[in-house]
Amino acid sequence: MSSKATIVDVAKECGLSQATVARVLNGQKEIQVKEKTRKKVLSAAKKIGYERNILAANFRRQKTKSIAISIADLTNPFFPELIKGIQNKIREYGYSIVQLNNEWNPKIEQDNFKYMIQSRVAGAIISPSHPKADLKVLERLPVILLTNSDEFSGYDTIANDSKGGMVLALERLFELGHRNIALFTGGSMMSAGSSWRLQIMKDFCSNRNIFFSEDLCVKCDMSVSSLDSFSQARTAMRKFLSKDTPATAIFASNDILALAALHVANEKGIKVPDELSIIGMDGILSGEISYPTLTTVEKNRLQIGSLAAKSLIEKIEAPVEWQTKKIILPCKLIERGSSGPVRKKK
Amino acid sequence: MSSKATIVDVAKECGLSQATVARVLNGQKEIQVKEKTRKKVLSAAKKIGYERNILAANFRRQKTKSIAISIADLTNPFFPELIKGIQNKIREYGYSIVQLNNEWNPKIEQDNFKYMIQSRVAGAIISPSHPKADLKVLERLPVILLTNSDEFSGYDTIANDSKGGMVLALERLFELGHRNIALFTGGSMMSAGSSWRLQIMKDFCSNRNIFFSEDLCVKCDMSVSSLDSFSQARTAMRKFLSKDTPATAIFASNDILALAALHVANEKGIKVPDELSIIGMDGILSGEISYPTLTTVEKNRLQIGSLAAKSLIEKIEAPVEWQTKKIILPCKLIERGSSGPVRKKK
DNA sequence: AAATAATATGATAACGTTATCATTTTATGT
DNA sequence: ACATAAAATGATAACGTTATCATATTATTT
Repeated sequence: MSSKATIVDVAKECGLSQATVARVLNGQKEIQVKEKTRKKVLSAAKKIGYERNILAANFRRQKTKSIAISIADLTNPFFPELIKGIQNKIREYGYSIVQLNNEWNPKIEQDNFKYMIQSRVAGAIISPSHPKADLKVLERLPVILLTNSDEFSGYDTIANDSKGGMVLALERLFELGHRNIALFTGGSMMSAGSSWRLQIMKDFCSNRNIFFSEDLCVKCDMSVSSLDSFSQARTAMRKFLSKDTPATAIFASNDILALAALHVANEKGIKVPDELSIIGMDGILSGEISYPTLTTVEKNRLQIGSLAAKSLIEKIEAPVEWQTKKIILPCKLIERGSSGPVRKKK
Repeated sequence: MSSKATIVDVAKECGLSQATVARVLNGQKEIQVKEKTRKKVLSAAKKIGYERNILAANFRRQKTKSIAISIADLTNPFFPELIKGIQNKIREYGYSIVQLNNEWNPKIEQDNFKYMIQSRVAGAIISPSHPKADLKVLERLPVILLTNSDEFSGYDTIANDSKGGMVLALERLFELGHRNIALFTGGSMMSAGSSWRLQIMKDFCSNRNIFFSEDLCVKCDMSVSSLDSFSQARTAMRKFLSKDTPATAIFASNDILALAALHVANEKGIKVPDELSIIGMDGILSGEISYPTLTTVEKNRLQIGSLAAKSLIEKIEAPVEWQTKKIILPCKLIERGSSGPVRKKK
């Protein structure tokens, strides 16, 4: 009974027309209704226990107040905070979140895109699982991409300035006297990603006239769960150490990799930061807890989430057209315990 | 055009009735339709670019294939894996996830419950923000609660056996020779929670005839973000140490607390586990990365998520009635680097 | 006070699917 | 081959809201 009362019943109850009742109850901007009748409707609705049928409303309008979030893997510590940022922002506007994970599987990702269209979400915030992700199904759907890859030229994007952040870390290491810096990088969302990182590294080293070779570059597959990539990265680190390279510092393209390196260093009795400096990227919780604590290039996920949500809602509710926006947020170097001046090599 | 084709258009295109077309296209169990006509429909649908309108279907059926997840805070490391477990399971059944966070705010939680009803989600998996959470709005909605509190007697619940897990840890510490064990506990979802923990502690100590006093019990507020509770717990740990209590071991009711204690111990030069053993609870990633690695009572979140989803879907699709189920999963003690035999006290 | 504008309310037709029932076609048993 | 059962298809009415347009009421202007 409670959940079966419709706006027609309310109309009967208060002797007003269905249309007027709808105007009061449909949650839109409060327009065109007298205070007196509003009250009449509201009390009648309450009396018979009317609950708005969102399904009917969505159907009639052919749109929802849901926004989809498409990511690869929620257990990647990067995402929960991001989603929290999104959530907090969209709540203000009455939207809700449909959470879609694809486990790095392009097939699932594509199915998710299709689902977004079919279920008429109002918009989507997407972290593409790979740089060539096929977004053409999404045609007319308002979308914000979480990337700074050049691959997605026609799209609104928002991301941290990873390149700038990386340079920040390298410059600091240089300042600290490091002249042999290794690069740990994950194939992650940008399999092309590792290549720009490598390029920056090369440029940086040649600009400062310091040594770099491909031997100083370690690749790990990040297209798996954080736990898996952590253990894979540990293996990579062990292998790296066994080659007895002259690195005095490691820059890792994310904190999981950095923490894996740190873990192996502790295991092998290598003193961090005295014998080896390590800088990561992201600013995840684990890095604040590790021993020593992890120096990192922080990306503010709450902020990204919040801005992405704001942009998206603006785009959704934009009256006519929309100017494509590309937002790039600066990273921040947070110096903690895992980095320091060069001393002597092991 | 592409997104405007309806099942009526498909019917026209292939010269069959609307009803038959619907039977082919509505994704239900493949019944009562000849292979030949099915193909005719499918190719016609493809030809005119028909996309199923889920909004219309949901409306007509007055139900959706969405399940809601209601939790306090996604950045609590406990939840992402849980949700992953849920996600993986429900994908098989064609359901999707509506993600609702309440930031420990009962008002928001209540709004979320209301939203679930209004938007006709098929069911919900709920981690109640507090033991007296008011679920009566949810009346007829299939729901699984993630708790083992006694407060929710009429509901299906699933959770790890926290009590058993705690005893596992205490027994192991006892075996290792510890006779002064401190309890770090968070007010978290169960403000009553701390009290049962205290009770178990008391019982355990009196059974074995070992010392316990309220001084050995430290409370921290967990009803905040992990980061905040981490720093709060560090403060609590510092205060605890300053009282110069005779504890040789700490059992913490979750890994964040344990890692905070560990962090302060490292900071103060207290050797773990030689001078102090620490055992946490949950099994979060950070505990595998910390130095030393954290001994913990693991809760298998993937499994809980998966089972919760399975139960929920069974309940949703159950033909008639449903027998209330309470699932309690055992915890597993994972011994890592932060626990060991008693040696000498500082 | 009449004429006009502005505002509030009413009547009603969609939206696109699925469920129900009726009808036709095909299979089965004698 | 006929009667009967079973399976496949067709016709059509909902589902509950919002949007559109028409009408009634109230406010504003001259």
